[in-house]
Amino acid sequence: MNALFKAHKADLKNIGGHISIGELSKRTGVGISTIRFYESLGLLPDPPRKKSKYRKYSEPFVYRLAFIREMRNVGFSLSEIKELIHLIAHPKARKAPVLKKIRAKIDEIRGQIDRLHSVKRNLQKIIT
Amino acid sequence: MNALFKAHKADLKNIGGHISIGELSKRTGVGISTIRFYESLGLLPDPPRKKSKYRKYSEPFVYRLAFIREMRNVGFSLSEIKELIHLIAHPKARKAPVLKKIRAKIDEIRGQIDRLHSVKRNLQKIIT
DNA sequence: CTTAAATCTACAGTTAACTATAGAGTTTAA
DNA sequence: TTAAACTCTATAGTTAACTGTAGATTTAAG
Repeated sequence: MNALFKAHKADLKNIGGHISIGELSKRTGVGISTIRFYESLGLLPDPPRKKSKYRKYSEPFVYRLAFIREMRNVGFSLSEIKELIHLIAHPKARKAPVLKKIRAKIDEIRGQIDRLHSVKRNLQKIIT
Repeated sequence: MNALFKAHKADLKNIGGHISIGELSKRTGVGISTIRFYESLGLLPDPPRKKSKYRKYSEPFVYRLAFIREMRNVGFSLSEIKELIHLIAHPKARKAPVLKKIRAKIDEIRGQIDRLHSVKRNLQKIIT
């Protein structure tokens, strides 16, 4: 799971890979159209291309996609994920306002965890 | 919070209230159109009407709406919430398959809590 | 009494996040 | 080498969950 974060330290753009979009789709469980859609939103960098314009992916793209799906899973919107990716990819930009944003997100998550615990307790009460 | 669940024990349909849709909206923070939309989906029962066809709400509707928003907040879809409301409203129907469904939801929530903890840890790591 | 604010129904429009289609070019397995 | 499978771009369609509009009542404040 932490690998998802680590992955962002590799330079996604400059690794010439051999993975086709179809393979990437199979490996990650993310549909081909969705991969292109994420690219169009800037969640994935434009991958290198073959002369034929076919996209050539590499391992770091697998991690990046896993990261995106993980974050989607816990309720982040795509634009929040885009922000997060930017934050993680540019450690130099980690000035006060950016740290503040991340701390706010952590607090949000804390609140969400509390809410989930509460709902869980209530559901448990119902089935007894 | 538990009041949200308790609220469902009152009979939502047979309490003649004096709360207008605009008031209900203000009290709950849920837009007027959204309230009518929820009604159209069966998430809220058709409230009693005045001769003029104006909707007349009562306190239990406030709790019901709070319940709906709470569940939405933690990631349930409206159709899941509808199911839950039904489950809670019909304790007699609490047979094995229904209990199984609720237990599955509890497990989902457990998983979600774990995922959130993991993401929180990773975000904390990033800001240090 | 009058008129501005609320509400009614029916329906159209919006946003986020996909998902699918068409028509053309590319790769690959037999 | 050829035909099935894959990929390309561009664009249109889908689903969930709202959100807004129009035109007609109804209510309430002054």
